[in-house]
Amino acid sequence: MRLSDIIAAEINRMLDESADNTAEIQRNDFASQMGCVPSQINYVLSSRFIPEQGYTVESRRGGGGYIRITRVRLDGTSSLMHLVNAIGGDIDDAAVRIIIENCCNSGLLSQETAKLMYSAVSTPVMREIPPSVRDTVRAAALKQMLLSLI
Amino acid sequence: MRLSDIIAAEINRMLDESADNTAEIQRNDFASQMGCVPSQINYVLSSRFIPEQGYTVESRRGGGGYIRITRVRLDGTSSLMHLVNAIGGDIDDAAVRIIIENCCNSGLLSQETAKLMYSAVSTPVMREIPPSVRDTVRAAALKQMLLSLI
DNA sequence: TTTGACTTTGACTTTCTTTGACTAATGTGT
DNA sequence: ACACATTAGTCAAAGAAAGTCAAAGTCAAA
Repeated sequence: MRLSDIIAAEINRMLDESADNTAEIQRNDFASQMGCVPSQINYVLSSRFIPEQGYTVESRRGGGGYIRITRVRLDGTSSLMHLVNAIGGDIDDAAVRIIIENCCNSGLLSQETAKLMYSAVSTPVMREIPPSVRDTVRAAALKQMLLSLI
Repeated sequence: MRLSDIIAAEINRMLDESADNTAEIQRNDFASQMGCVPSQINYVLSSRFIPEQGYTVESRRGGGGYIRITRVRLDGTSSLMHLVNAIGGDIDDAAVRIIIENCCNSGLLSQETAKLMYSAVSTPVMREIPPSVRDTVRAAALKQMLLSLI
């Protein structure tokens, strides 16, 4: 097996094990763990962990530098479509929170967007709505917002 | 973790704890508290607490000298506050559209965020709500969303 | 067997951090 | 006024990572 593939597999393993789809390495350390030259790490990152594949890479040089790989968006549009289709005609506050949180963790939504969406359908906003239709309105609003992103 | 980041975090903690977004330190004292040379304080200030990041730094030498760091309110924040206060208890679809459009034009909201917000409170979503409270719910949702951006 | 895409390597560059010697400004006592 | 103590500022060197690039190697398909 190719060295590059072994390195890529290791990074993916780290991503799988992380709670937040993020892996942080120090290039020189990681390279010596993998038994390769440091610049090979760059090669692997730039050939395999690219935005088109659903990854983002940030880094910093200098003392205490690092490389952080984040896995995002497993095909955005169709995920959102799936999600919208999966939401029924009614949904309560707790379920919304869970759904939005999941989207956030999987990189489908940014933290900011997630916060915005949740604030639009949280219970305080729904106070004036008759309890019998609250969850219906909530579901409609949520779906509409998700669709606006496609 | 980097020494610089620790120092920056401490300054931000002081800013958080202050009532007026201001932290005042004495360079030499602070440096020895942080376990670094005094000039590192200057480095941290000039690399992280810059106007572009929303901070201002003033200082004075000599006996009783000091360094004062002030965190300035983001531009958008006060505008959003004003806007939220200006929105009454009820608002109709047309008015929402105008408000959001204005925010978009003035750069307060991105196109994407604007679309998302409007889709959350547009009339189709409100279908199930008794007409008498629709505008109330709309106003509450809009205000809540705007506040989430602050 | 030649070719071209993909890999591997290492020399060189750039960026960020840490440190300390030296400088500048301000306050205080005579 | 002057001297001295007390601060903070500047700058450059050394150190610690990460980035770039091109040469050399590998391997499978034409």
